[in-house]
Amino acid sequence: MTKILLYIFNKLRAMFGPMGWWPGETQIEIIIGAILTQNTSWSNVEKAIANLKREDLLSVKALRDIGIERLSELIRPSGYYNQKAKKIKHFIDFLFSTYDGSLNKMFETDTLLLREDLLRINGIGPETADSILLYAGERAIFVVDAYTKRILERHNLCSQDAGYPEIQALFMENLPEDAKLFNEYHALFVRLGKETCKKSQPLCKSCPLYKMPG
DNA sequence: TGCCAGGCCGGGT
DNA sequence: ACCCGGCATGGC
Repeated sequence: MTKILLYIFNKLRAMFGPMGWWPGETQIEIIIGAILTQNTSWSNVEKAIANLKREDLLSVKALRDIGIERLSELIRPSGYYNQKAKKIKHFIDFLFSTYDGSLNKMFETDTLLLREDLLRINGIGPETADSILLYAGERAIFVVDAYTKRILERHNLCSQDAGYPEIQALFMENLPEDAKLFNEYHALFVRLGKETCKKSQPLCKSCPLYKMPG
């Protein structure tokens, strides 16, 4: 399995080049982006992020002090805006109650312990927690998303009913523990999923993974 | 026009 | 332990 996973990575890397992800300039921006993109296209998230940036709200303190009504209005373009405003507040509450509002302190915590803590926050599930750990914290945690599952499924690398932990283990037990590698790998999956492995369009020859060894 | 997008929660079986 | 409805905007 290690061999095929590395084959896929090299193939995608050769096709798309280095991704240099995540589109976010600061840790807090990445974290907010991870929440806002839940079941939502990134283009909508960008509008919401732009609103927050324009109002100078992309800081831990500003997000603590803003009223939830105004917050939800600003993130409206990202959809589910009432839910997501609560989720952002829940994360900020956690950050202040546990780490005195310091992301640096938060990221000093052992990776797996922090993951458990993040998962206890209402509104943060496995993908969001792992995105925070990988992209904001640069931890070697593999992020599984809808693209990942669809691509694996389409190439018969996982079963239809495979769950999050199973798919995550597939990568983490068969690849070197390397945050940069996991970062690039996931980013390449997103790129592929958007461009040539869309849901509406079944497997085609133009897919770089159309032919695989073994 | 209807369908879909980088999930997650809560209530019901 | 699963299953399902709800949440909501913008792009094609």
